[in-house]
Amino acid sequence: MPELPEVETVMRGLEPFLTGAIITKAQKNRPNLRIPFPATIEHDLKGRTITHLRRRAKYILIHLKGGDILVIHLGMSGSVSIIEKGQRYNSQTHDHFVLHLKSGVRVVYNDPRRFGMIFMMAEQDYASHKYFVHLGPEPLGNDFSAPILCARLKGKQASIKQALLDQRVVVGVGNIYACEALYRAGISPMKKAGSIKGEKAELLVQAIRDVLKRAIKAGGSTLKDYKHADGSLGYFQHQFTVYGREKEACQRCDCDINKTGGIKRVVQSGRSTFYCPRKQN
DNA sequence: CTCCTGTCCTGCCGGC
DNA sequence: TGCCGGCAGGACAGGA
Repeated sequence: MPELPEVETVMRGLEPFLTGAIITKAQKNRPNLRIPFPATIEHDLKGRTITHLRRRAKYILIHLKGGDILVIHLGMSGSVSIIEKGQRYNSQTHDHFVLHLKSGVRVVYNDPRRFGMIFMMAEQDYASHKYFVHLGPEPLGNDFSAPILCARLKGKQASIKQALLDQRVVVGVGNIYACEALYRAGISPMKKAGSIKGEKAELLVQAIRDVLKRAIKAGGSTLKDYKHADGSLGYFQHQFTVYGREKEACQRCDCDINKTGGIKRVVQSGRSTFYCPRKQN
């Protein structure tokens, strides 16, 4: 589920509880998610102090005093909940990992499909780590621009939709926001990635930034302190403009939906794409 | 290299 | 009511 805005919102929700916290106990409730938990993770986290959190792509990086990083990826169905001091913890199916903090707070990772990942690495290995070394630019950072995007798309025969899902091109964009950004930019998802240039590229960069920023803002304003009543962090009901709206009227079209059929759904490399054939070409 | 397919896993929804 | 197929927002490995 989670793309950049959701991961960012989860991270912001964790920050006030985790920054400066001391881990008294780390508890894995099964041997693996998509990859095995490190065999010694419980031992390695015990007693550690968290200095700060940050996000890279769709990964949450929890920096520990002493130079290690605890990495969390939410996969498709991962979520994190905060159990505050004194609150009863009603454990749920698929609660796979729990951090107990000296403050009395517990941080619970739940993931039904187990496509998520939790692992550790030394800070010095971050840049060369196999999950991070190939990542493209952060879409909301300074090193994401039309020229940079064009350079990464150059010569690509795959569709622009597929290219936007490729984390080597730009990070954080998943199936939903790829659809939303292409709609906003007026670009057909089927267009060859390598053909996106000039003004089109400028529009696309701006559209990606806009949809992501707006979603983060919506998360922040919808969730009080990023937290639901049940302690879960980060996700909220979000209205998308094209995603999941097959056969609905396109907001930018004033044509007759009975004639046009409205928003279309197609499948590109196994993933649903939603778009308006009249406003995207 | 690039591109495509298969794969991990559970939950949910619609159709019969 | 229950069963079954299809689908789900990620991202890897492996093969063409």
